[in-house]
Amino acid sequence: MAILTFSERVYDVVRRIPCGSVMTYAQVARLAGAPGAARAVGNALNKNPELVAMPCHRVVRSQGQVGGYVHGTADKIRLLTAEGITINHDRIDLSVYLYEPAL
DNA sequence: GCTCTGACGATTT
DNA sequence: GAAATCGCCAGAG
Repeated sequence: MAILTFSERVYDVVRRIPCGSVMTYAQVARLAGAPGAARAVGNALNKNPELVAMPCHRVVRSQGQVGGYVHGTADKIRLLTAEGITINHDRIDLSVYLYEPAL
């Protein structure tokens, strides 16, 4: 087993997010093994070397705000909407689209 | 090994 | 509800 770094684990978690659902940075950090490292998650995604294989647009903030994106928030919202996610005033209804993996 | 940065979180004003 | 502040952690210089 190779020693995966925090970033590698983040990539693995984000890659599991199903289409039509979203996850928060805090939750991704938690699954990555570093609860509270939401900033580190955003940092990893920002430099992500596998952007094409990473649905990072499905990762949003804790309060439902889309957060940031390499192409810009507007494009991120457009991608989410294209997956069937409804966004109200730049906000996502986490009560409906938040993906909760089996514990 | 130290310092700065950053697509964040939660609390307070 | 929005803005400001502090705290959090990992990566890069």
